Amino acid sequence: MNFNFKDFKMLLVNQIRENYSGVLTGLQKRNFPHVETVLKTVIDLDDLRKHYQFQKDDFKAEGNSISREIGQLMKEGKKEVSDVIKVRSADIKERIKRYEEYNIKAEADLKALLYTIPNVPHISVPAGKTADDNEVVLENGVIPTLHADKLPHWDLIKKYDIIDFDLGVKITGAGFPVYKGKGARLQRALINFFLDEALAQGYYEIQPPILVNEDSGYGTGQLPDKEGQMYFADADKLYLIPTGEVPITNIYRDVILSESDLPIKNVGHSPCFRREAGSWGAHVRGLNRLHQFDKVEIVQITHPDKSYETLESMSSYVQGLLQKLELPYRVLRLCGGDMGFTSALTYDMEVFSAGQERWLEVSSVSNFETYQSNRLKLRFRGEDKKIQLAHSLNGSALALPRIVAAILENNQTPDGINMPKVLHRYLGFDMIS
RNA sequence: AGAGGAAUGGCAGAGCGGUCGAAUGCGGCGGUCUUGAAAACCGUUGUACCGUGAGGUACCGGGGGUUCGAAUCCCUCUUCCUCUACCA
Repeated sequence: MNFNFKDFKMLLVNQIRENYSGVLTGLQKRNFPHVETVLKTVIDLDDLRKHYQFQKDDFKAEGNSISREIGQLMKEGKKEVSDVIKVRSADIKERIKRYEEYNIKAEADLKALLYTIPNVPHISVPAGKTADDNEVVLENGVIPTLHADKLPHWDLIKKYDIIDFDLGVKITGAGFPVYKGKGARLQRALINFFLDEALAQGYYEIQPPILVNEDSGYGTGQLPDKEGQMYFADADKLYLIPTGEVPITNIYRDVILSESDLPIKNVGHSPCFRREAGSWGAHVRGLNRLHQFDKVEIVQITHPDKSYETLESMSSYVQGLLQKLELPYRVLRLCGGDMGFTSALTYDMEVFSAGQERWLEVSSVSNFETYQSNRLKLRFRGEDKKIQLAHSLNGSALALPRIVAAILENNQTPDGINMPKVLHRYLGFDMIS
């Protein structure tokens, strides 16, 4: 690692100390096991760490003073005296070394434990264990009534020869489809549409690297422990990004912004790679779950007072896209058990895909509060000159494959598949037939 | 990929074994002067941890070593520059 995580502010510890009951009930909402034991251990380890640091610093101060003394004596030519003092220095060095080791150990233990603690959910997050406990915030749009011989998208793409899974298997493996002809053009049209919409809303366009180093993985919270989800290029120790969030948010790792820079609004298109180990089954046919897919991601860095307001605006923005694409959707507030590790509050947007008669998640919009910025050391200098952690947020706007699936399924007719009006000028055609 | 050079505070750039957290310039902030502005002048200007405080400790790309003492010496990794080779 090049980035120095050693001195990252132990914000979590302070949060736990200052708001013990809040953190406790929050983590309980996530069904985080052995909460009380873990929190108590955190505080104990932190106390231990402080104790050792105090001892270590004390001995170091003494060592420094001896060195200064020797320097002075050497200058005066009193070599014999300095030789005597050097003996004392050797003893101090021994102590420094010992307490330094204790301190490093305590800090490493503490950090390892802190890395296992997920973000504390926002007060509005419902308790719950699984996706069934998510709260439906709203539903919008008309669910189309299709003819009896409607098809799911995995049949439609074969019928019109626009996306080829078998070819992907030949070239790479399962979950790496080849988009062809109007399928490829639909994909490209959607990417351009999403980017243009974001630009119109004041977002700044980024094209990030799609391989990232270990530091970046830690910064946004994919590491440690989620290695299994990411492809890893062993020869160079680089991870293929599971989402554009990783590189786009890591732009601000170890950065002190000024308050006037906020809010930062970035948008970027990137392919995303997910190993999805062990998550295959009948319900993930076709485009529903892939190893490689495209996504346009929006990321914001905001003042802590503004992040929830921003979350709502990002949610509305994503809903606006779905409305323009004429897709029926609903918005879920995720329950504690279904939320991502790093999030404080997450809205999922799901579209109804009428061919398979299922809701498909197409976007996830989250506020991470200071969880990521603490790891990233992403701070800003306020009007009052004080430095504090910023809040980070992101959302898919949008993930391509399921949008494609829903467009194909919902707009199918016996004569072909109608394209949403808003895409016509991007596509250069209005129907796939 | 081979050969050589380099990495210092927001930027530029000194320092190459002892009081250096670091000269100097620019920039930033505060002030004097001015009707206002510019110029000039004066002051100030990194981050984190420990400590109620005084204060202490750490950081000169990352890690390790030599030494009583390292920005300075050694090893190693990373990155950048120049030349050569190769290549979208």
